[in-house]
Amino acid sequence: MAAAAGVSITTVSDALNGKGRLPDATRRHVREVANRLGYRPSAAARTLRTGRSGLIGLTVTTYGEEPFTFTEFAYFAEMARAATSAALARGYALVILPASSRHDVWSNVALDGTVVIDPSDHDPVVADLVRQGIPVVSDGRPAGNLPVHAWVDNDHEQAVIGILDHLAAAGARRIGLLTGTSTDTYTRLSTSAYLTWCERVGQEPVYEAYPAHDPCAGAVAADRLLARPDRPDAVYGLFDPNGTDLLAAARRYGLRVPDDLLLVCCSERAAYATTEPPISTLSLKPGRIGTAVVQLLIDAIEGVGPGQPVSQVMPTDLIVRASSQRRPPRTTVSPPRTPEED
Amino acid sequence: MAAAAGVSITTVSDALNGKGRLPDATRRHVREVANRLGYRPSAAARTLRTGRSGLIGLTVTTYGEEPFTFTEFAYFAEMARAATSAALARGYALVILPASSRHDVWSNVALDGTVVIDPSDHDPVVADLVRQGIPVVSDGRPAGNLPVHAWVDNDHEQAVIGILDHLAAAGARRIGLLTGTSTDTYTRLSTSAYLTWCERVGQEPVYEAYPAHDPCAGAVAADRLLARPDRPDAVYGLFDPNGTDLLAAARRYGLRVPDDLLLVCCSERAAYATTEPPISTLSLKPGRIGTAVVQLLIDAIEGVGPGQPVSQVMPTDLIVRASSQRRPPRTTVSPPRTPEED
DNA sequence: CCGGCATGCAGAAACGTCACAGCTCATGGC
DNA sequence: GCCATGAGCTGTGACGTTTCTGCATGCCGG
Repeated sequence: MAAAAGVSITTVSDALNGKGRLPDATRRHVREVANRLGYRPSAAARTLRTGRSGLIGLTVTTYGEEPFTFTEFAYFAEMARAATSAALARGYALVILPASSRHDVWSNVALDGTVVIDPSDHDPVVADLVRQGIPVVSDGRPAGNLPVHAWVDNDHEQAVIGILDHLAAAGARRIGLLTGTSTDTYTRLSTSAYLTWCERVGQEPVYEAYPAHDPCAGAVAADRLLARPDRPDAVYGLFDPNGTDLLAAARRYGLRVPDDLLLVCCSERAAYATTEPPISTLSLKPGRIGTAVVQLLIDAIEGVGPGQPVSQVMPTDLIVRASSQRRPPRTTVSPPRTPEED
Repeated sequence: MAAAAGVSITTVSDALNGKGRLPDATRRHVREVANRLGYRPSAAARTLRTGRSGLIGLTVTTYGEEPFTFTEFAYFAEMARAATSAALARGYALVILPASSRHDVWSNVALDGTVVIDPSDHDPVVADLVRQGIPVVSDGRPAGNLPVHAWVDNDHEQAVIGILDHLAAAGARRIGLLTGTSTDTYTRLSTSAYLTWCERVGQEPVYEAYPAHDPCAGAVAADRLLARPDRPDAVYGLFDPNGTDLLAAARRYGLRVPDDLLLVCCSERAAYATTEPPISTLSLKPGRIGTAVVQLLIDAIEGVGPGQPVSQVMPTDLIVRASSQRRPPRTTVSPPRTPEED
């Protein structure tokens, strides 16, 4: 390449990177020759030399053997889309690397930093990354004392309080909760916010907990909740499938939604807009989270922003549909496919 | 590192890679020291030296400004999941790189090969990659004469014929088609298969075409199709949203599904299982495609398999639901969340 | 005519790895 | 006693960049 253009290697590098003291004529000439030869600087060599790969990891902590947790797939898909978008906009590419993947894959790719979704208590991979000085930003408060560089999470307490207030305003007298048995932060914060709210308004808590990763336990728990003697007249489900679970359980008990039972669940599923009746959902706005996480990560990589760990709490969106309104505002036919705005 | 273990650089390399002539004692010693120091061989240096990065690209040809096409999102999500899985199983990591992304991102990452989803006629990026000798495998027959190393696609003709036969068997007398105006292979093959079938059985073709990337045109086209004087009594929609579009249009014209109108559409949406009535869909089995594409790509990278271009045609799956059966087999309550197999 | 100073470029080192050739000892056969 | 053999290790590039230093050259003021 350098020979073809009749200049030195240094000049080629300078011309292509816009550095050094070169007259425009030389720069143009070098670029023109490079173009003609189809020459591309070697990414590997550049990475070796500069210590920057332009790659950031997207790590999913997996429970099963599959690389993605399907329970939160709609969340993950949207989050990954936004993260990819944000990374590309700043000149980085995203590599999907489940925490459970073979060790050799991890050590074979040079990462400038990584995003960790929902890190578990003492994830060995994350700890390893941090020890190597690679910036790590997590989606979700890091459990344990994982020393991540920054994290982004939703304001789960505020979200739960908002929903409970909304249900109470719609006429609910006794609000139940469908929650999980695991000790992750999301479940813990949400449940404790529920209990606090109950205490504040003087309602006896009514809840059922089940192992959230078990795809069948949810339906059983929903059934249990509606079978109780102190059956609630409104339920909030913390997990994505709870909406359909609760709807099915309500049908089995002959309960009409929303007349006999108000329903809200936390989910990104678009399908909840078209169930019978449409179910109100709490959106965690995964797109916003994904973008924020990547911005923080790249800031950390590039050394801009504060040297301190940053934590960013993002609001959620309560999408009110027929299932949580006693007097639904005339059921109009919704226009075909209104693109979801963000 | 070499100094810490009291051996030479070469010995470290050999010990860690299981090469050379070293007694087990030395190997163990080196590994132990490496472990203690938290030493990891530099991926960048290895890539530079060996010419292999262990990275493969997943390229989406985009139409709009966003990195993913939302119209086929369920397809893409599942395909990407399977592809990631397959790549990891063989020690490769996946990088998501929209064809439209900034040029500097493309040149900043060393790819051993790349998967292209639905390459457009003369994609400059793909052509560029091939010219550089990087293996490219495409999901979908490459349009034009893009010189990819291999491709995988569904058997679209067979799929259409299967659906039309199914609808005819269910009692349809005049089957309509909702198709696209673009010239991509999927649309072309499917439409011509429809026309051929019509000719064979002696039915006058009844179809409407619309620009598939326009999120609103579909509803209009569905309406147009059902407003025709020669209104079909069954419709197959080639695109993901057609199911709901057609269902809405049918309601507007007071047509009952499946009694007055049989419906099938091509989609991966799980939501079609719970519409009223549930809509029969043609699944392209994106998981299978993603896996196959990655296997072919890695084979090409590693030089196994034939040196010739390979083309692999995969079967589709017709999921028959109430919308395409005149006599639905008693509407049972489906069990809660049956995990999709495959 | 000479020192100072830009300008335009080239040389060389370094990044960390791997492949190859080679070097130094024992050991053993004859 | 000496060569052949092989085991166990080391030294030396080379991969293709970037970056730092430095060499010419030309121009200017004095």
